[in-house]
Amino acid sequence: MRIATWNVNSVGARLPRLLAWLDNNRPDVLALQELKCTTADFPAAAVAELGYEVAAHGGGRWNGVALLSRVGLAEVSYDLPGQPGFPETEVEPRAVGATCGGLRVWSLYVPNGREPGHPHYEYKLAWFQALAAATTLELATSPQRPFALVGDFNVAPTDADVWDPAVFADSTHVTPAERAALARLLDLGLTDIKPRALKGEPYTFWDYRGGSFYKGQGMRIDLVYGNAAFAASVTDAYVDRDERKGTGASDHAPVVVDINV
DNA sequence: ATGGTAGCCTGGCTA
Repeated sequence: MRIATWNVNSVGARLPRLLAWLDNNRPDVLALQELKCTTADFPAAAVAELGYEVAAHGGGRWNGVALLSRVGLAEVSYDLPGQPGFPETEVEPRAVGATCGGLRVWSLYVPNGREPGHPHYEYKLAWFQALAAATTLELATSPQRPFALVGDFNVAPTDADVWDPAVFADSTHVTPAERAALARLLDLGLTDIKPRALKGEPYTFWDYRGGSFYKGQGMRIDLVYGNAAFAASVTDAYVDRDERKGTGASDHAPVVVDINV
């Protein structure tokens, strides 16, 4: 089975690239983030022509996540149990889970955090707490079933995952509290499935501004966290760095993982 | 080059 995750930064703007990428790479399951469209406006018919069922969860202008599958799509869950909102009462579409064939998977778009100390940063940390609680429940339900959290975590796990740690000092994505939130997920039994470094870079995201991509100024923030059954079945993992090239690219590249499931 | 780019929906927010 091939599973991939991709922050497309607007599924509408990315539709030609998305359809071509699906056709060329044929993932069994694709998790999308930053749809930037409503659930009703998701191009379900276009991906259905390629054989994919869809669980889309959109809100319109920002956020939005989806799971595409051609190996079944069951037990769909929208939002994490107890997912915090921003503001408090507004739960944003940032999580969708489903069972696809023998795999249980969640597509996640973790809040950015903006700046340490900002209310959005506290929201991000609270969001991770809900994610840990949800993961605990999922792992207890079916401990032996392959399980993975995939998506845009908006945290670089280590200093090796940012192009220049000095540039990010005192910024979000690298703070001890954010990395502790990732460590908590590892403590629950998940493994960071690290993609092969292509061109010497482990990155999955390059800012649009300032020619970051061509300068090698990226970050690895799109992650695949799998349980033991998932991690043991991995045969390959890589970043499709070429998808970041050219006009009309997302600022994130797809992360692809092949598993024996 | 006195912030840079892209995407949403129209001057500003978000990343």
